[in-house]
Amino acid sequence: MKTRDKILLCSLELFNERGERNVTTNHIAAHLAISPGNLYYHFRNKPDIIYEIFLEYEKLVDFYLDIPEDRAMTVDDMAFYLESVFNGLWSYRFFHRDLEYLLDSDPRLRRDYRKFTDRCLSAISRIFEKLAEAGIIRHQDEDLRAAMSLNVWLVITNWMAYLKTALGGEDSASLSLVELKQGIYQVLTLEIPYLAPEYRDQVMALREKYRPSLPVQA
Amino acid sequence: MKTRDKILLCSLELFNERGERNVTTNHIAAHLAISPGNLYYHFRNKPDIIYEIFLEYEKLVDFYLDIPEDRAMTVDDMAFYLESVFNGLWSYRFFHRDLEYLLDSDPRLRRDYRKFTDRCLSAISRIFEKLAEAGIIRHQDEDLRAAMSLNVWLVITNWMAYLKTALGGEDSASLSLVELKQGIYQVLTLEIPYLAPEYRDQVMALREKYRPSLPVQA
DNA sequence: GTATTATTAGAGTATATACTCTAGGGAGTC
DNA sequence: GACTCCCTAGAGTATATACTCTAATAATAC
Repeated sequence: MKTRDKILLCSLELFNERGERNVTTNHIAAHLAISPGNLYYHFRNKPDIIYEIFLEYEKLVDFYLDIPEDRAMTVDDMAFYLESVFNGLWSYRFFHRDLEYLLDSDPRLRRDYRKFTDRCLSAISRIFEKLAEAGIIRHQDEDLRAAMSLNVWLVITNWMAYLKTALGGEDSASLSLVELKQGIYQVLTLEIPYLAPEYRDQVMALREKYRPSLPVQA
Repeated sequence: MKTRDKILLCSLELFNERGERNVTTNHIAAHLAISPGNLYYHFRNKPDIIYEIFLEYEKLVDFYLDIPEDRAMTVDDMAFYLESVFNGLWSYRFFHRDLEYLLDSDPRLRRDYRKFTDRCLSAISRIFEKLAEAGIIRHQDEDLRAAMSLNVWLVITNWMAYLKTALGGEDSASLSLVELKQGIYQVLTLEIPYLAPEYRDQVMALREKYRPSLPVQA
């Protein structure tokens, strides 16, 4: 594996584990047993590393949120989208943690991230639309669908922070993918009142699979 | 005004404006035209300052979320709670921005914040319960109410971050209380499907007051 | 007034952080 | 061997950051 790729991989790992703020370029170099000079040969600065990681994240999510238009949507499709999005969120979980600072540090990233958000919101909205077309949820006008999509986005992107701050032991490190996916339970909660009766049981069963084992609220 | 209070006030202002990460103790001292030594006479360290600010925040929110049990709830009450919560969010907006790092830096804060979250969730749930008792929304079982409350919390606490990242110009500084309160629109969106028919128009009118002037989605 | 305490100034420090600079090694080509 | 190009080491640097220490001043008590 090329040094450049190793740097990206190692950075992502350390960022996810400790948070971007707590990981210096010297840490990354030390962890890879390469010199700082070597790291800076491959990347101009820290925001550059982060930007490249974002591009990977973006690519991943865009790939999974590419909604096929040639067939009707199923509940399984929806489950797949949710699983994919939360997997992505997990793999790049450092990103949303320090998002504001990261965007302030890199205008490119700010610009790209804004477009990325817009694409995600459109995709969510389109999923709702297709779920309605398939008769899985009731049809809603565009205004409401946009507001609902935004709420879905807010729940998804904030679920990790909630877990890390409100749950667990003394440190925020102990967090598993399983716990993260309980966010799917929360997202599906948003859909409940809109479910078509004939699909209600199926979606509720799907939701049940992600129910938090411990009560969410003390 | 006592120096100690001036430090707290100035810190809060600077934190809100620039983010905690970008504000050093030296900045605070310089901004107040006092010496670093003076600042450290009043506070042991930076987390101490932040902790005290949190205590104020906590007190404010607890005060507004004290649900009176001696009378039925009205739509106006709900509007008041929403306004209050978003005002609090605005006044201490730095807090949720760097939350994870702050909690990692101070075990006291982590412990207290967790309890704070629990109280907020309970209050939200209680509000839903009382809204149902008053016939404003339909009654839901406890499970669903808890999940809904959590979603409300997630939307509220993430709305600011969304605005700062997805909206506006090159910097994230340009953000107004008016824009922030459009989060109320999003929260009320969550309630729509549960509204009792006889109150639907009233709540929808309230919601309309907070509709974003620019389209939320590009 | 004097003793005591609370407050303040301001220089200073240890450490960290992002990043630079120079020198050179290794592989391929002629 | 000499030249070139890509890569790497590692010492070094400018700056920032949180925080300390000492001494002096203001406030208060007696």
